[in-house]
Amino acid sequence: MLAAEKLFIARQLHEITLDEIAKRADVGKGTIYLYFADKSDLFFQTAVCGFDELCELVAQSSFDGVAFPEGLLAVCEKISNFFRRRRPLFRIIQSEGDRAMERGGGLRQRWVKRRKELTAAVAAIISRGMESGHVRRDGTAAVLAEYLLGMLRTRALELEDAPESQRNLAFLVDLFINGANHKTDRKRK
Amino acid sequence: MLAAEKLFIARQLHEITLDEIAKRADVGKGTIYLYFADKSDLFFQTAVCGFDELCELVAQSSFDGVAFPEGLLAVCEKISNFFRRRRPLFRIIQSEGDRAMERGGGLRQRWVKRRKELTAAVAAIISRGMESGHVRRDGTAAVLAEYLLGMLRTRALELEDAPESQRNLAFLVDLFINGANHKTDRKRK
Amino acid sequence: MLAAEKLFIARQLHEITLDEIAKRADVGKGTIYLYFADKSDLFFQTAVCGFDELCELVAQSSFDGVAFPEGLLAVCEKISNFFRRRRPLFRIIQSEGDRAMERGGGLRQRWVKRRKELTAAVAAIISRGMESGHVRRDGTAAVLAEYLLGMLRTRALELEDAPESQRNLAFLVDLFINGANHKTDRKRK
Amino acid sequence: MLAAEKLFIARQLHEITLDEIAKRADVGKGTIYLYFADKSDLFFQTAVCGFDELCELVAQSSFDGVAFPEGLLAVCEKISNFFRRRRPLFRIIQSEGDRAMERGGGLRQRWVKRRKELTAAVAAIISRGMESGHVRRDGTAAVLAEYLLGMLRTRALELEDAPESQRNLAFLVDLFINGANHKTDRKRK
DNA sequence: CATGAATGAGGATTCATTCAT
DNA sequence: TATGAATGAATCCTCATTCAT
Repeated sequence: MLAAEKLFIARQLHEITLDEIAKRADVGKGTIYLYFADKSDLFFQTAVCGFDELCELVAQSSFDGVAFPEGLLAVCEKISNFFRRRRPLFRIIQSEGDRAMERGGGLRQRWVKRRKELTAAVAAIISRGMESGHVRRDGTAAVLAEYLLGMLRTRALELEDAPESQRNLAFLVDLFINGANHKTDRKRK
Repeated sequence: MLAAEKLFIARQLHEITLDEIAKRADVGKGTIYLYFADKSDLFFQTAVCGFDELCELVAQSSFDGVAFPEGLLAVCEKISNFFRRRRPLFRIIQSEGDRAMERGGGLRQRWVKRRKELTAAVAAIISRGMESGHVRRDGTAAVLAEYLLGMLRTRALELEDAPESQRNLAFLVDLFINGANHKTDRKRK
Repeated sequence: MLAAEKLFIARQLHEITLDEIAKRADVGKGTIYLYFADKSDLFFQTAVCGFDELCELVAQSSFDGVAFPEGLLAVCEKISNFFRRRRPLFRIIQSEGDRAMERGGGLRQRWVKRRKELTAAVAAIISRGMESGHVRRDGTAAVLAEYLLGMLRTRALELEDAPESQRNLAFLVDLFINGANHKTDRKRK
Repeated sequence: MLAAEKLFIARQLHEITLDEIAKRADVGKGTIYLYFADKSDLFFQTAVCGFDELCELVAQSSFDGVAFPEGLLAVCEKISNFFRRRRPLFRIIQSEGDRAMERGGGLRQRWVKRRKELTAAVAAIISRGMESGHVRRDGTAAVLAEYLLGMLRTRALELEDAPESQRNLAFLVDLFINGANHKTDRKRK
């Protein structure tokens, strides 16, 4: 799976041959079929497995006794780090994602579940913010969480090459919380 | 190109055969090669062409004499509509995007250029907002534009199935401008 | 199909590669797939097609005004000649026959139908023999036909290498009609 | 070998994997290679071995003091029973038979030898019939034996599904001996 | 002796591309 | 200019066979 993941960095699923994966993983081609039903299964196992890891990471986080903005920043950092470490994985998840999934049986379940769990974990933080009066209530926590994840995604993929100063995670969180509007009392970073 | 775009709706580039495209377009397979260098070229012509359209749309927009938030909402609406009408196109752009591009010669140039133009068009609006004192200045307009586009993307793809009330575009723009924080004087929608 | 049939002479269906067939037929491998759904289809088309030919041959035969033994000999000669000319075909029919057929859709129908037609054609001759009082009536014409075909088969395959005197078709027919018992008044051939 | 033989019931040699055979035999796959040179060897050992059994059975039979027709019927019964019990074996022998054999070294010898022995055993009975004046002499005993075996084969394979009344073994033997012709003095069954 | 994980040669099938008409 | 039949390179997957344990 590691070998596969590495190859996914540069190319789409369908551009990668099993011969390559086998060579990279330094195993025989047949060996792969001992552990994965087919090429597609290898891919989804890899992807879902990575997702599981992230979900656990986020879900495990305990933000008790931490102020809302700090908690949010902390979770964003976790996600962001994970994105950085396993960017290739998310490239695929992104591009093959839902579609290829369509026929996937049990894996699809797990995938969709994980996707929801991730959103839920972030939404939970946001909910706490709502309760503590930090967060506006005219939108559901889930939708806010999606937008935040969308911004993290943008940062990871679109701003890949931007100078660090512009990729600043704290800025992203601040933007999410305070918005793009001008405030006279904004604290400069 | 229209035929190709339609087929892109449901499947990845590599899942679509030229036979299908030819049949759908009601031309001979050979004919395609009279107008496109190869399959990849057909795809990128299609994608870039769609992008061009969107860029022009956004660039042409004149927001003189319109307040910043309204202007922003207006441009978001344009983009959003375009997304809706040509969602399949963006699916591919998204998934095949940069990668397949890598060897593309002149097309790649045009693609990256258009991508920048779109960001620039949105960034221009935001810049005007900065000048008029509506927008914070501790981030570049380009980065803010990317985040906004990221949110629009999230709305188009992730919130595809969410109830209209939660996909509300005005809410998205308001969130972008005012942030997720609680304000006592927020106007409820 | 001719190329395929020739290759079938020496080997089983699964021992023959499409590369070989293509090379023999002097066409590209892909071309085969323009006319046959898959390897199995190629095989059955070939087989059924050959069978059709034989059936027509037998069915067309008119034996009006011919005495029963002569008629029977005539039809056996037809079948036998066909066997000789297209022995390879019957090798396959024999060995792959029913089994591989199991999933075959429409072809299977046609196959079984032809098989029955062949038996029926022979059974018809035998029935006429029953009517004319030449043939015993304590067995169905169909069963007698099967046994006769079985003998022809034995002659074609098992006695392949036997000296002509022993493969004599007239002897086979005589054996079928008069049996192996000793008759004082048997006419020697 | 028993496990292998059972699997041969439903499928061709090449459709059966060693994994299956090993699983069915409840031994490790490697173990098979301790006792058989390769897959082909396993098959032929199985087939030849079965054949040996049948040959012995037939050869051992002593028909001294038994009238010719009764003796013939008895041996046919033996063969027929063996066919019934080990039909799968004969399916393979039939279909893979001579061909796959071609490269087989010592096994081929044994196979051909056994084939001849079987024919010889039947031919012996027929020879005795010739001597006792029961059987016509215008054909070799061997050829008559082949035809009789061919009829048994037809009965076993083609008339597999026919109603018992039509598969009647006594009828087969009577047909072989007396032929299909009408006799006024035929005893009805 | 027994095992079964690992192997990789081999084969069916697909599909972008060409080119004679 | 338009066509689509023909092509064969490319790739997934199977399975007989080996060999370290």
